[in-house]
Amino acid sequence: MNLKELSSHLGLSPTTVSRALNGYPEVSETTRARVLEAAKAVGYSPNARAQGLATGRARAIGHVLPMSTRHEMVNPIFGDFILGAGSVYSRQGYEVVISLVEDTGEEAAYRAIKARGNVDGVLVHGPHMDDPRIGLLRELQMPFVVHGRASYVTEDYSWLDTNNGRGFRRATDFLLDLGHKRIALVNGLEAMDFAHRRRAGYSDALAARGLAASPALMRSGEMTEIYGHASASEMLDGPEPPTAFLVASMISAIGVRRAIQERGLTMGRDVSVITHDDDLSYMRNGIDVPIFTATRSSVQNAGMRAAEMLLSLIENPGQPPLTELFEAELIIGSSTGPAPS
Amino acid sequence: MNLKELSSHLGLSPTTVSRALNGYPEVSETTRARVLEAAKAVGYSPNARAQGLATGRARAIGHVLPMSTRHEMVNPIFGDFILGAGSVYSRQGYEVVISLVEDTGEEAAYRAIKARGNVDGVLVHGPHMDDPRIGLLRELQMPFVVHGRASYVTEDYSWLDTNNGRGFRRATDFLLDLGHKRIALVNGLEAMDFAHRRRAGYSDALAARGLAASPALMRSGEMTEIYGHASASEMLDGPEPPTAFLVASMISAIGVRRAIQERGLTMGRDVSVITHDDDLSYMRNGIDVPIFTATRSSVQNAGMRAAEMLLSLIENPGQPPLTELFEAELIIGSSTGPAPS
DNA sequence: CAGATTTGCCAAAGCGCTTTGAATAATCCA
DNA sequence: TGGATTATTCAAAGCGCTTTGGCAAATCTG
Repeated sequence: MNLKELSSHLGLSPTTVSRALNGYPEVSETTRARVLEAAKAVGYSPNARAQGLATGRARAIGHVLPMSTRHEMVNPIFGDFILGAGSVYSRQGYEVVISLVEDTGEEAAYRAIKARGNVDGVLVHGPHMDDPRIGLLRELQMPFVVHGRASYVTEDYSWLDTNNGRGFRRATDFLLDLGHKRIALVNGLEAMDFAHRRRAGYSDALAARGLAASPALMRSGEMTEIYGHASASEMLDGPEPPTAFLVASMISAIGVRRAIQERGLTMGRDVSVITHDDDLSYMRNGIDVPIFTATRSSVQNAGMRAAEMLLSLIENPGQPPLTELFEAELIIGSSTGPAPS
Repeated sequence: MNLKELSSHLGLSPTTVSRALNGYPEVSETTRARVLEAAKAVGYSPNARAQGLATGRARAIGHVLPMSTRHEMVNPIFGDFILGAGSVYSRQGYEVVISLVEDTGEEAAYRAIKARGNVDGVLVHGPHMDDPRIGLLRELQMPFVVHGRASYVTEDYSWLDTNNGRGFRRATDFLLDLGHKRIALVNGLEAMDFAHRRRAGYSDALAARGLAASPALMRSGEMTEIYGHASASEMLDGPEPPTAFLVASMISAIGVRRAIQERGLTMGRDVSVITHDDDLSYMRNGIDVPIFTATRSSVQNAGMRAAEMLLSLIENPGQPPLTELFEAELIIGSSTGPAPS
């Protein structure tokens, strides 16, 4: 059933039916009611392509996932982010289009997205420190919001980020206050901006107490369980094992915990662990009592807020860039304790 | 830059340019080369909406995620599934549209998806035993593939599933062979078809040895870490604690492990654990040596294969339904051992 | 070499919607 | 009551593409 059929069925012109459905005032309330009822009765929904072609608006948001051929994984936080964002989109009648884009030819991919015209804006995931996508999207005049920031990009752009630097600085301070001296950092991929900021927070806290960050106690990699386990195992078996770990994600922290336990050590007594906790729905950090001491920031909330920002940018063009910084709370669990003497 | 502009720029008609770009034979190879080159030079990509409107094809696949208001989570395996499926789609020039659909009014949502016409087919996630979506999509004549099956649906439809029944039966047999008698099942939500089949496999194996499945040793719920921990804690603290657990996912198995360790028990010696392992990219079950004994079936492969099936269905209409059953391999890790005497 | 094919291109219609501009009917005000 | 408003409705154009049906020019036939 299309507009023409519906309108002839009603004995009206397509014009009138279209206006009735879209809430324009140039149609009497009685006909509007009649149209709405008939539309519901026959299950009419406008064809999105035709509507998009006519209005120039797609009512869809693009989420572009960089798919490195090297790293055959999708970020585990993506599911929760999209759940948050999606709940906002669907409330406003938008859909989500996901594009997997190879790192090579990224520029062409974004240009094509613009030209294809099936999204009104894009949400940029996983920004690097000098991310070329930001300049590109600006040039293309495509509304966008970055989840995270790009430290080396000086132009203005819209972003939503967690204060990763401060979070990791506070977490490091907390461990230092407990008397820990050899604190290991099991970081995310340091090509990513968030990981870079976390490392800076960690180093700054150490430096403030006259300690230097030792390369032997720092790792960078994709935040898998295996990676957490391998990194912690290596360091624990090393010459100067750390007494505490600062870990980039719950998933890696579980690997770290496994390494600790395999060695007959007890987490929270022999070795302390603080992790960042994205509050993933399938991996909550305890119910009442947190399992891990953690810097917590809900990625689902981030998704919701980022989506709201992007929709606002789309629906009010010409608006200056929007930015928002979430503070991570430091929650105390049982994975930390005083440094063993 | 649109077709008209490109064609006038080339001194050709839109017809010829369109044909040149789409590989039709009614255009000389010299002009075709000229057109392709110019298109690349100016970065021309056809407008997807207009193309879709003209051809009646959207070149996009819908993935519909049921979003229960009760369960505020997205399935943790979704990310990997979409990664597998997406790699196939993008190779063939398709995009992914994700719709979050509330349980209530699911039928209207699917009808709208059909009417909106922005996808050529849909991939159905998380089928229930008597899933109404299957009949609905058939009726709507919308190509679809179900990831999983719906036991109570008798019509023919396309699906791709893992042999969950056999997998769990074999896993249970393995534990029985090790002398375990009190084997607990920490299952997924039993409204889901896959969980239902797993339970059947488990019960059948017990029954074959003259054992009855005891409700005290069975749990059903969303596969979070917390759920695994809570279920195992309860049962281990119960009057007749199990000596082995059969768990629905790695994530829940990690919770089970935590419960075991909290009680000073050793996994693989005091208590055995077998889990289903979806081979998630961020949560691999060990590198060389598996951590958990597991029934393994890669969800990323499932995504790839399901996508191929769906595209085949779309591109060759009138084809009979396609089905495919993956066998789960049983891999032996160090989380299982003989029943303690 | 005349007629029949084939080759290479184009004009125009159509996909399903929105929106501009115009027309008619209803209502108002002096 | 009659001209001016206002309230409703409609016809037609246009969004950017594909595709049908022609039409010349070039190439084949016998």
